[in-house]
Amino acid sequence: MRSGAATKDNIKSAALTLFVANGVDGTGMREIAKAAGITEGAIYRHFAGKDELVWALFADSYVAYAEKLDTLHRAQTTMAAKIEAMVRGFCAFFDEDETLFRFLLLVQHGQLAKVTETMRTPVQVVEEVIKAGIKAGEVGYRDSAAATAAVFGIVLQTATFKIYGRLRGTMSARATALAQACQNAIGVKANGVGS
Amino acid sequence: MRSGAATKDNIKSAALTLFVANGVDGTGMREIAKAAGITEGAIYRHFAGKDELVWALFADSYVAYAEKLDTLHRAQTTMAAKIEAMVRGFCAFFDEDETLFRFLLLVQHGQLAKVTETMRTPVQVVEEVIKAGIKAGEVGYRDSAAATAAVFGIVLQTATFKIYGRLRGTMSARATALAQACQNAIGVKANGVGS
Amino acid sequence: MRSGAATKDNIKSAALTLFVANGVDGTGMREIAKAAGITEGAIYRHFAGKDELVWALFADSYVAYAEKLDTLHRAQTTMAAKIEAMVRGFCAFFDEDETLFRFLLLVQHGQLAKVTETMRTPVQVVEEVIKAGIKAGEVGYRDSAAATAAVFGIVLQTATFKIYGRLRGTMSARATALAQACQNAIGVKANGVGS
Amino acid sequence: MRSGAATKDNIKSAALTLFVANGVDGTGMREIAKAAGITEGAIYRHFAGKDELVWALFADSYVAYAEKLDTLHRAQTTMAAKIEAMVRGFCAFFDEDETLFRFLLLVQHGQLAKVTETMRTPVQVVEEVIKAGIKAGEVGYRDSAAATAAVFGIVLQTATFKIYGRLRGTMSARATALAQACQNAIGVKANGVGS
DNA sequence: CATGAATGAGGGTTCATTCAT
DNA sequence: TATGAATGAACCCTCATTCAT
Repeated sequence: MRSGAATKDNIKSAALTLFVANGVDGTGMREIAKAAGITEGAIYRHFAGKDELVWALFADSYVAYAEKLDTLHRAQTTMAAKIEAMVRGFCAFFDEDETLFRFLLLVQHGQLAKVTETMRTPVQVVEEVIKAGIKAGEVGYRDSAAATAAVFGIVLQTATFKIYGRLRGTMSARATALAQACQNAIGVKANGVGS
Repeated sequence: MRSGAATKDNIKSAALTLFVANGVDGTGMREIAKAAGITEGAIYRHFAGKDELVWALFADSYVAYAEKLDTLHRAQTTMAAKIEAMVRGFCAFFDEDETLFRFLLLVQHGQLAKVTETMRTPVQVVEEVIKAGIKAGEVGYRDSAAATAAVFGIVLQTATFKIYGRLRGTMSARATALAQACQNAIGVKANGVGS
Repeated sequence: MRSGAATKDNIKSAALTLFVANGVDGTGMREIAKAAGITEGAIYRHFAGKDELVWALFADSYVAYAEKLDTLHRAQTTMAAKIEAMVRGFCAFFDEDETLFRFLLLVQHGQLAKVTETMRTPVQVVEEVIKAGIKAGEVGYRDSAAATAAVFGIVLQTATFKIYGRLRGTMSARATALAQACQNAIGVKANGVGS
Repeated sequence: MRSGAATKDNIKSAALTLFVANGVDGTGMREIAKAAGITEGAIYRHFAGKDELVWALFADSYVAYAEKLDTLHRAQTTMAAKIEAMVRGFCAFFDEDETLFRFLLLVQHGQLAKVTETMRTPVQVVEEVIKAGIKAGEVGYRDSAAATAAVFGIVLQTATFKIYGRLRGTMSARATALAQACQNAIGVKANGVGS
């Protein structure tokens, strides 16, 4: 009961750290159990297997992140403001738990295939926003998928550079500049609505 | 002697395909050997081990690509032209051998640590170009590393979207638009030289 | 849990027999596991690896034997009595578990290098006894190391001859004669103490 | 022709050194070939396989040594002189080529089983001498095999101590003392013949 | 709920030997 | 004769998973 959920979180936390440090294939269940303060067999009380553990770690954050982005952009009306809000949200997310972000980056290729149609992904959210922006004439770039790629690329690669030590400081400190770069890249009109 | 170099190429080709399809850890030496039409032990005459095989596959292309980028941008004088040339070069590279590109994307995190100081990387090349552009007043973005991240992000993420089927057509067909997006993102002056 | 300690003993026992029969390098872990009635992987729960298994088998007996010799000679006062006690003890040890002795003989060359300084070895014990004997004027041979070699040689080679079938009967039946030969070889005064 | 025999000797010499350094199982044919300055396949022109190579190395020296001992003791008439001659011969052999002796010591257990009845071994030679000595009343010890074991043990173990660095100097320098110890151990009458 | 011994398949690697060249 | 690429079986070891306790 009480300890049940706590143990499950212990496992997730231990697994996350180890996965990021040594890779998923490079981390054994034995190792995870040890780091979580339990034994191997006990993990299987909480997760059906290693794959499910990885998936749980991935899906929770991935979905949560999509929802967060959704909430953030809905609070804004202009394209520029929506993008800035989402970029700022991403940066906060990164600064808050870099390990989690690194994990997402690490396993995305293997997990993306398991994403069901009903699940909302960050990519979908951003693309919907941009699609609406194009329709409203606020975005110069006509190809929504390509524009989404550009926005994601700018933000993700900057985070990756930070992970590799090629960039210093927090991501949040770069949020404004990043948002501006994104807007410039896809041709967001400064005053899409206003005037 | 049977063939020598031919076998080595067989191994590399088979390994590349399998690595991309199932991941490096998900691909066994037995499997590679089978796909290459030889037996396990024979691989070890050509590569010291699995790690070396991965590294050989990675380093060759990685270095070659850096050199290619270097050559391409040197043939141009303005920032805008340099970026366009490099983006176009990247797109051609991608279209030419998508599997190889996917492999590079897949293993980069694990291999980057092994890159020696004397090796030239694509990131270094691009950053040098941008740094020079900033100095010459051709680039609005003052932080060369951040600008490099933006450029890389736009191009790489677009390629990634293509791999995942979110984008159709060749990368080369998108080269002009990509180059423009990059220039806009980092604030390249239209006429770097001119007036 | 199935058994634990019992399995560990099964492994040791099976390994010992096989090592003696086919040599350490000539015995596979699969073979040991089969003989112990378990599977390969199970061995690694009890021993870190093959080397550790060999070492465990060796060190336990080697150290135990040194202690036994130590106890035996301390119960005696004269050189002649000490040597006889130790020789008799060795013979009993041999007769009790010939396989174990053969194993010790077989692997000693490879394992001796791993013996730490704090470990007491049979050679050390005997040499200390002889050194004391020389000092006390009970031993004619002045070089303690050489005298130790002679004593060890006589006893060990006799055991070896027995193993090869060149000698019949138990070692214990030869203890008195062996002790006498040792004493003669290194010149032990018949009545070290007495008159 | 010319080079044929030379190559064969190269192989034997290289193999001997490597076998002593790393053990027979610890030495690969590839390694031997490299050390001999040829390739793997070439070894098989000179030896049917690894086993035969080991056997050739062993048998040659083993037989040669038996013959040498035979010659040496025949030149003497008394038991004491025969033993001294053989011990001296052994010491010379050891000092002359310690590597060869170590090899013999190393592989004897595995090779002894292959010794045919027609082959003369050092053990047989020594035992014959002692048997004759017993018959002639020159040796106190009545059991010829046991006496042989004692003599061999004293000499061999001393050599072993030397190999392990527990004894300094040449074996030849110890020959007289060793012969004396052997004689004492088995009760050789000082003037077996004489009077 | 937890333990940890056991499974069994598979991992990467080595190696004596063969054989086309 | 010599080469060295290839074989194929065996090597030691790891690991996700199961299950008796």
